[in-house]
Amino acid sequence: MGNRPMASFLVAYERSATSSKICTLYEMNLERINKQFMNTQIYGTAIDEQGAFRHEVKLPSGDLTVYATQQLFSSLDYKVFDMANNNLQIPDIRYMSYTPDVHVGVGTCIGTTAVWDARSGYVSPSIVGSDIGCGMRVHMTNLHKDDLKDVKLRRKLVKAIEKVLPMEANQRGHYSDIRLEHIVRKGLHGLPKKYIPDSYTPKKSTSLTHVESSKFAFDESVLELVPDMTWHRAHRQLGTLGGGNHFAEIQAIEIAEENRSIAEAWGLSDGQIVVMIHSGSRAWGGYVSQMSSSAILKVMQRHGWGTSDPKLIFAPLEHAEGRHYVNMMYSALNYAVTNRHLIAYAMREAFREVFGSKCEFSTLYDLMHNYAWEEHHPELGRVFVHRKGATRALPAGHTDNPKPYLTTGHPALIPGSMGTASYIMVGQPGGADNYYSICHGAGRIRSRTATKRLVKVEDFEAALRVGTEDEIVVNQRSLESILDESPQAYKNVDEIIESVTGAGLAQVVAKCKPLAAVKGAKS
DNA sequence: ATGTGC
Repeated sequence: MGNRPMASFLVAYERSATSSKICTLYEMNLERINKQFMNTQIYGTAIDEQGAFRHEVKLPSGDLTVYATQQLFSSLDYKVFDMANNNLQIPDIRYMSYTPDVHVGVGTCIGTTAVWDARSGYVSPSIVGSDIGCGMRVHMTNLHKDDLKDVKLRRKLVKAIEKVLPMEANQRGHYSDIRLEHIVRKGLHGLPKKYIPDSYTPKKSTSLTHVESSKFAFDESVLELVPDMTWHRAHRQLGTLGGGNHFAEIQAIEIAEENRSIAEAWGLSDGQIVVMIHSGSRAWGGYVSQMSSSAILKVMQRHGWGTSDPKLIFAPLEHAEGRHYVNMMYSALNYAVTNRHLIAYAMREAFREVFGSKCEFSTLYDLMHNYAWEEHHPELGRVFVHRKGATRALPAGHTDNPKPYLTTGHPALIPGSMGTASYIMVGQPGGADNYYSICHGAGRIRSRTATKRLVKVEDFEAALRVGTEDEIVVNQRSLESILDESPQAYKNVDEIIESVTGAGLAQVVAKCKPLAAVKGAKS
């Protein structure tokens, strides 16, 4: 496949005077390794496949598949290979891969898909990530981008959103009529009816059941161990955005010509205004992650389990602590889905205030990128799939699609960095090789601290076209406070998208260009 | 990411 020449990479530790552990990727002819690299200890090798969009990497602990353009692949931080090598030491791992937006995280890279047998396998809080259930949600309006041409109107909209959507640190949500106990047990089913308004239901789309029925069933007795303080904080935080890369964005979409029929079937049209939300399980998921990780760590120490990275936490699925984590994780998935729903509910209120009560706000989809759960695999049977910063994108016809999306595949929601485009995609049959995982966003290229040191506020302002009629209006008065979220902190999302389309994992249905955004920040 | 952790 593809007409580009095959290339090979050497993943190597160089021994030099200053360092003996620097891993480097060399593009080279494998036959000449020994002659050219006298001071190099071969750590692993990578072979390009599928026209250089897929790389099969052989590491000491096992095999890793990396989906990326050749350029992205060769620019990867060596630490991601070290991290993969540690993760591959967890027993009985069936499969591990990286998406092109991969970058270093705690214990496991963000951008990882890792698979075990669902009965005899392992679960790892490190390969779920600390923001359990974090994900994306998109709502479709009946507004056109021309309706938002006036920068003053975009400002008015952002002001209206600020009034109804808590986004400053420590700011509390205002849902005292919602019982948190019902939310973590039943997800959206735990919400009072008033929060599921009829007008959410799109006229065209057949049903919202894919989202509204989201419910992660688990052994609810684990909830008894959660301390009062966590219940209290998590309740106050319901419907709040959170900080970091979380956002709610108003975007205008452009339909990809080759997928126009899918776009129309989903209710998307050229120039349409959509609202994209990125948030997670807030303090509830944070508590689950922290408490489970320390409980499992104790078990690991007792049994002498572990890899070279002490921060890589894992336990057998059948072990009591492993099961406990899975149960608690599902409560956090319920929290996260409901949290995004309530953020959308508030956004809808703001839109109705500015554009009137006829403003539609139907749900396109809600999709997580930090979780682990059971899936069916045609050859392996029941498997336990972890996705940390990876999005599941099912193709047309896959029976795990929610009914309304069975014939098209479901929307896969991929955020870009601030000021750059986001994407609505659909999975392709080629994704089967990767358990249908695709990228989850642009992927960080520099740390928050490094970004604050290197990027100037002026660069961020330019990216947002501040001061022009086309300005992407942001709620934060001080861009300084969210400088670590500037596009210069991230990889180019277009190249990430090119990687997954090139590899045959997914196709673009719509490109979403930002018009306004709200973000949380430290106060 | 997190009412972060010293």
